[in-house]
Amino acid sequence: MKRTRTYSRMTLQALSILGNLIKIGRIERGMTAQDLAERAGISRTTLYSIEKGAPGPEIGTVFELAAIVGVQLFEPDSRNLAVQDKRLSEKLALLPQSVRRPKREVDDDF
Amino acid sequence: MKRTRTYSRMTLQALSILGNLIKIGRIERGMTAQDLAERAGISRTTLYSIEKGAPGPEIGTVFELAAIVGVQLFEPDSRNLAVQDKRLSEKLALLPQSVRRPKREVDDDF
DNA sequence: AAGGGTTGTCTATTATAATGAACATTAAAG
DNA sequence: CTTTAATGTTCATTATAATAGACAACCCTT
Repeated sequence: MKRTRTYSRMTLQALSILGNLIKIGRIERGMTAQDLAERAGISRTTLYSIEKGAPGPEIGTVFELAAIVGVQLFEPDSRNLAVQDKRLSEKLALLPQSVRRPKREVDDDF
Repeated sequence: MKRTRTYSRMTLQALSILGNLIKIGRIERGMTAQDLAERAGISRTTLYSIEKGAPGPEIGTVFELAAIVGVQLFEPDSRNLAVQDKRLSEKLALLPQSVRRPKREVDDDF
């Protein structure tokens, strides 16, 4: 069956932003689309659609492009990514391992 | 031909962080994996691999999950995403429309 | 400690993204 | 203003992600 997905405005804007950041980073570094695509091991066609902010491309590919052209994700200083990652893992360990969904209304409205 | 991709440590860390942020957000909101998957219109299997930080899933799906569980992307206040997006488009318009790769050495080292 | 919901994980099948090729258009640079 | 590299864009084909289903292990609650 044909998949039909919808994306919130927020998601579409975030995609557009990231695509633009990558394109800007590429141009500022004097790389052609072909240059960057080869460097990342993808086709120029895929890079094109990523720079356009398409929702379909693989997140790993997009993040790799960001890394190559120097777009910072989550941290101003990307040397701290490991630190943040560890912090999050620790935080996660403190949370319940599984979420219990209440059978009926628990204290819903009215 | 079989595709073989490599990802930098930075990329893998960013993926892990985002997966953890989504999982933490989900748990803190008391949603089961099934809840969140349905809400986003994806399978629990896919959500699972996203929370694990896999590079393959579609970026639009991952961003949508982030939006649902309240993970902020790029902006502390996501109401400003549109503003940032516009700013980037304007910045992009000021850059050269195409990058010219020099034929030979231009002024390389030594 | 038991019962059942939740999660971790694997596996076919199906839907779709990635690719390379192609071509028109554009714009950088001589 | 001419040249030609770079970009925008579309289109089959191929590789792969998404899915549903299944099952065990786990944890929560009673």
